[in-house]
Amino acid sequence: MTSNINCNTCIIKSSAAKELNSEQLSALGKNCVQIFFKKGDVIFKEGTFSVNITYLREGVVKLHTEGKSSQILKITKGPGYLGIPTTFEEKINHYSATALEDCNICFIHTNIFKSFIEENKKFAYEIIVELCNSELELFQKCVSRTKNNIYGRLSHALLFFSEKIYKTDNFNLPLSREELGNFINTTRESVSRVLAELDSKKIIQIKGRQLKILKPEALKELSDV
Amino acid sequence: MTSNINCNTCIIKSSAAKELNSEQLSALGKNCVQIFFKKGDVIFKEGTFSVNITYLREGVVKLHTEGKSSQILKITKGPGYLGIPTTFEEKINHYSATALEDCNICFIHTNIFKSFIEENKKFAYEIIVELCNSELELFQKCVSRTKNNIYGRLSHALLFFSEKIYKTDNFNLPLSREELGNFINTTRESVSRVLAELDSKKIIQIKGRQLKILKPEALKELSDV
DNA sequence: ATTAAAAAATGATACATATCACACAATATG
DNA sequence: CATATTGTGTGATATGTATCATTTTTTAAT
Repeated sequence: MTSNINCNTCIIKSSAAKELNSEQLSALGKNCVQIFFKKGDVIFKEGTFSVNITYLREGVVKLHTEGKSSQILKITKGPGYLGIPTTFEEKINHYSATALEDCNICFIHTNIFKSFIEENKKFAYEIIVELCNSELELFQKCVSRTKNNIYGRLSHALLFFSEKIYKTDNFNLPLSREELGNFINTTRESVSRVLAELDSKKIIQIKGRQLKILKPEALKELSDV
Repeated sequence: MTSNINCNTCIIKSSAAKELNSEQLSALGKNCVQIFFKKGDVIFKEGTFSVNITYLREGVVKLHTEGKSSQILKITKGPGYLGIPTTFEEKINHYSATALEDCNICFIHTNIFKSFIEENKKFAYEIIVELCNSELELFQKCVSRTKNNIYGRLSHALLFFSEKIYKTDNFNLPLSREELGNFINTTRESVSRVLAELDSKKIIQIKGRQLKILKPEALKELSDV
């Protein structure tokens, strides 16, 4: 399902788009379509040519590499941009994006995005802020991925879903055991085992993908070394 | 050793600074000092308050976390910016920087840097390009750090030094065994062992820090899975 | 030079985690 | 509904790498 949109009246603008004047917003609306993706849908694929900046209005998306040793690089909840780095200068997507929950995504022509950067200082400024934050986040992730053991990494991931994505301690995991493994760099078997152990210790309660976090403090302790 | 500089005549400007007009370059010169760092000197330290954007004119720098499980996040050769993400919005350095070779570094007031972004679209544009590239690089690193084994990661690191930093296959390693371990996420013992084995297989020749790469193809093969 | 201190090499062992194998459950497909 | 397909749990085993212990080499200090 795709629909044209009116960016002037949009209430989930990015910090950058908030800096655009009404004329620019109209131009944006003409160079932008909103597309709905169902949970599980592929949004864009590693290796393909990219001509749009994608703005995740609402929903949850994973950015990941393909292949047998597929790796989940980032899971992000809207609103926010997906993969500016990939689209901006180079034109090939360096990773894939898949919807983990139903999503509404705006596809913005790279050209108009670039023209805003060149026309509007404040817009550019906000994009820079966004990129800086996202790079710092990546550094964090890079560090935590390698200095925690599986218990720590999995605990961290569960807290991430609970606190950052679903904002509740009782939710359905958006990933299979195998995908969880790809997210925290381990195998599906190890994920199963650790989940089972956390369950038996009454730190969590897990049944299939249904997760209830009983002792968030215990997870917190496991996850920070 | 610190000296004022004339940015108008500087010949190792960043792509961004190339977009500045002569008036802006004069302003830059007044808000900027160049400082020389000897090999081993600390440039800035994790946790400290940062008020400058740092531009590495020449030399080699490592960005790293502190503490017993210190981790080297990135090794970079000038010219190029160091740690814009840290300095830009937030004001606390998220990691430390140390010179691996003698360096000349410009310390630029964050304020003038920001004002250029707001005054000069092309400057902002180039900074965005820079940030995008650096984020993509980080993604790469994140992936390769976790899907290669120690042989692969070390081979990759050796090729990195040879190809990207020193541009020769015969050079002195800028890192101790322990630091190499921090760079590729392993222990000093494992680094020793793998270096010894690569040496015994005549893929490299290592004596102390003196490294000669005999079979770069063999390293290449080991490093890409 | 002589000694002290730090860095590196190397062997033995321990341990976390991957891999393999299979049973079982859940979900899709005709 | 039966059957295939995919996902999951769990035990047994293998393996890479960390850790510990000791020796050797290199570097720095007196």
